Amino acid sequence: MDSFLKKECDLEFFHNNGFKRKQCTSCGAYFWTLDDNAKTCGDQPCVPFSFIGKPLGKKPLSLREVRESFLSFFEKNNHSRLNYPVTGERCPVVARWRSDIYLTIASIADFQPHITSGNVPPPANPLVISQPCIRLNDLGEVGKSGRHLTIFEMMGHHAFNKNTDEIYWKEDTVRYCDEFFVKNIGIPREAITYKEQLWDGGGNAGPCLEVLAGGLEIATLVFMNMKRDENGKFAIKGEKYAQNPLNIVDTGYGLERIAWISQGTETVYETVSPKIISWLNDHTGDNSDKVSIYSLADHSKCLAFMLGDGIVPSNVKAGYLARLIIRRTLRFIEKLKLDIPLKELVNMQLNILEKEFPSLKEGKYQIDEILDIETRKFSETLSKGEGLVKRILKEKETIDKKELITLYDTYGMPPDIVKNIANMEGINVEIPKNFDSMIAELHSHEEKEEIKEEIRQNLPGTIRLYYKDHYTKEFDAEMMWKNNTGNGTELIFDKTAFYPEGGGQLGDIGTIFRDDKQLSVKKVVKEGDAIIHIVDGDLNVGENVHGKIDWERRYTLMKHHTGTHVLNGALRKLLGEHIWQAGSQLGVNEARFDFSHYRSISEKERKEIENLANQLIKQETVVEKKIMDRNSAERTYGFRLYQGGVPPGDSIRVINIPGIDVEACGGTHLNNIGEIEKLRILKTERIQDGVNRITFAAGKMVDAYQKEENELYNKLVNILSSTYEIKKQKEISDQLKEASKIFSVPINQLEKTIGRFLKETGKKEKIEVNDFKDACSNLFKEWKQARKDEKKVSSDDIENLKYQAETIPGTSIKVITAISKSESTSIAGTIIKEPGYVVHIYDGKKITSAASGNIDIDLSKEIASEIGKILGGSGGGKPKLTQSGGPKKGKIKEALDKAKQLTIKALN
RNA sequence: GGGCUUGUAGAUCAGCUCGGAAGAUCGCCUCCUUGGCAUGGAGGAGGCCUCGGGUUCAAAUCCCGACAAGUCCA
Repeated sequence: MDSFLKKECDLEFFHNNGFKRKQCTSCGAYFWTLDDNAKTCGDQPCVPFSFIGKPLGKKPLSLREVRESFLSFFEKNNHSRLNYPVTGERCPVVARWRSDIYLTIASIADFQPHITSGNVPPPANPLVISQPCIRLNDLGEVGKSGRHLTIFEMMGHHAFNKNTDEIYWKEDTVRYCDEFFVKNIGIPREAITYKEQLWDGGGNAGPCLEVLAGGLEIATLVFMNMKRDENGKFAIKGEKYAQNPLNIVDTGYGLERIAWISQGTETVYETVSPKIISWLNDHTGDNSDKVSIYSLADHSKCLAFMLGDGIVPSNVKAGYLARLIIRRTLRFIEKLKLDIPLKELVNMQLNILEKEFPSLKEGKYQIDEILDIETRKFSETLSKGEGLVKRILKEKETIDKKELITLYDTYGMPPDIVKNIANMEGINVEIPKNFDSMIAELHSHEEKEEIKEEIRQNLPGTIRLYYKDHYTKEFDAEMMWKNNTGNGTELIFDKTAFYPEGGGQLGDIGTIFRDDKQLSVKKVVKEGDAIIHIVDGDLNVGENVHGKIDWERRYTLMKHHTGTHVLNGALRKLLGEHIWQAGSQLGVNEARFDFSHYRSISEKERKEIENLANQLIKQETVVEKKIMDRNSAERTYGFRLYQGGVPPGDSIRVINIPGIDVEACGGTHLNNIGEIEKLRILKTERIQDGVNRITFAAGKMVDAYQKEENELYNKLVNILSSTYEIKKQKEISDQLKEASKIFSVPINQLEKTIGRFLKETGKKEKIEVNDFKDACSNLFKEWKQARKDEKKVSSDDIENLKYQAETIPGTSIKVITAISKSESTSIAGTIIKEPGYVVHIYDGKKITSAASGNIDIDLSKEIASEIGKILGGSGGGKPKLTQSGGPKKGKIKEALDKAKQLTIKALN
């Protein structure tokens, strides 16, 4: 490895400028320096910071000055500054184009995976950017170490070389770096050390040089030329790597660190957020708690970016990370006893950042609302948790490791808060030192296996007619390939209009004609470039066929698909820019659209969304479908395009509904949104915290649902008509929803429930009610009353029963056997409050047997099950209160007689 | 994406292990105590035990499913 690095890092630049290669006496790494006496590599922890109070560089620089200096330096040296007008000239901190990471962790992340893999040309070459990044790996160090940040800007100049020196490679990279630091920033060359390292990350690897000054790493120059490959010959950290098709110059310059080194402040935080820190110092009661102050300065900026770039807090994915930071921030506010809502703090950051990152503040209204909601939620969680902790303490007087873990993992109570609560109760709780690793251990065996689908090679590619014209209904084609399986035959043609399953859209079905033969297409799937039709029947390769898709079905699917795009646009207009597709499923009967939003959709909002979507449809906007190269598509429309994930390849299909929505989408779409006709929201639900789902229908399917709903309504009205005279018919769908609320059952259970309630209420005189909803609420009230009446025991009944009582000869105990109308357990329970009674009462469902407290008898042992058996069942209970029953209702008299006999026998 | 947890009175929860009259505390209402308030005392109202289905003579309790909520991790 050393020899590999020695060869890779042996640069003319070093030799020409008098640099010497040395080995660090502390860590053993090799480094290049001008200092003949240097012994250590110049990195932490081998050397301490030397620039605190003694800044390096010409003069103190602000973040903005460093950024501008860097970008313009490389611009002068023929690099292009990236420009994404829609997204505010940058990629967001949430890595929406990546499936493997949630946050943008480095400038190169913007170009992974498709550009770094060589599949897509870079937007410019070479280029220079400054990318805001978020890293939460060292969250625990933030505020403490003086140098760790969750949010920082990584400045990078990147060159993507097909051949090593196509653009530039190591020599020029180091030369640029040297010139920038020495001439522009003014760090003396003697103060700069280049340390040799091996870099790996994101499936790539290569040699790298860490650039160090004053004990601080201020840049990393990575020469990414390898990629992970099982058959590769380079082994790094147990993984094998092979040559990458591209040689990529991946540099990362720490904007904040460079500014810090030029200012020499106590910590990096004073350089990054001087205003916030001085404000915090002025407003806290305890400005000795530097860690909290620094953390707040950092976290509030992190939140400004996270929320400004549209992350919605949630319990999963990137949203969870946002919530994590929000809760940490709230706790620091609490710790410093600051009398300020979290949103005010974040607003201060938004105002500071507004000039350089104007897009962040655009969602201010939503950010405020999100932070208020999150603040409330956290305090609810904590106060619930507090109650829980107090209850545990009351019972056990201590909290052990296991409970500490449960409290955190299940109820979200951080252990130190638990400790504080216990302290207030005068109880000490030990937090295990390895608490974090205990939690990690708990979750360690949750790895799931990834199922990789084998793709068959050498399948003939299929021309996709459905992309040429989304309205292609019939076509002629030639059979290219077939494969008989147990479940139908797989066919591939030279071209097809059948759309395969994918992108949330169902595949087409239809018919293949060959002379007089007709084969029905059951399923269509995509495998590589091939479109496979699964049919019942058989054909031969080389035959010419005619295909016809089930157009009516497909047309509905297209309405649903274009409908989701319109809906997406409507949601964004009404709720805000944080709305982002989180998945979708298009069916024939209905379509689902999942999206990020921090609240559930209210009834009022549902109507507004539906109305707006329908208004948009009436505008009859033409849908633009075009294939664009990726870079110009991104530049024109921004990352909004990637609602349904990022398609591979250098050209993408863009579905643009001007003024409403634009997405990269591989599905089939209408030519004009007017063809949707109408859209109706059937259901809104919250499928996760932070994610909502709308189920809707479009076009003819709306009528189908309307019809179904009307039928249900009429059926229910008919059922109710035995007791209720409904005067008015109001909006049916609202009425059904109200009814579903009244009975707390889903709409499809209403028929059953209303039937049951009517039956259990018993017949009443016919009542006139205003509308359906009133009939339901009246029925519910009546039913409640009936239930109560059933349990109510009238004193007359009791007296009657006592009157019937027989005294058991030789004792003063009275025994009662009877059949009653009201609930037997209530009656029996009432009678035995008085001493001297044994009762057996049947109420139509069961026999309750009970004995007064002063009588020495155990009914549960033999009597209850004995009389239950007579009825074909069994019985049991507590010694002095039992229930028995069974299906043979005709034998009640026999059972009661037996009960009396057994009671008398038992008491003699 | 995965794990864990919870749905019982207006609120906070017990009961569920091991099936057999639905409970506590606060809050609410009425009356008593007091000049009034705080307090104290007596009584009362308020539960489809989230919703389906299954097992059983019997389900808040056991099993399956749905819906809702909380929380942790990647």
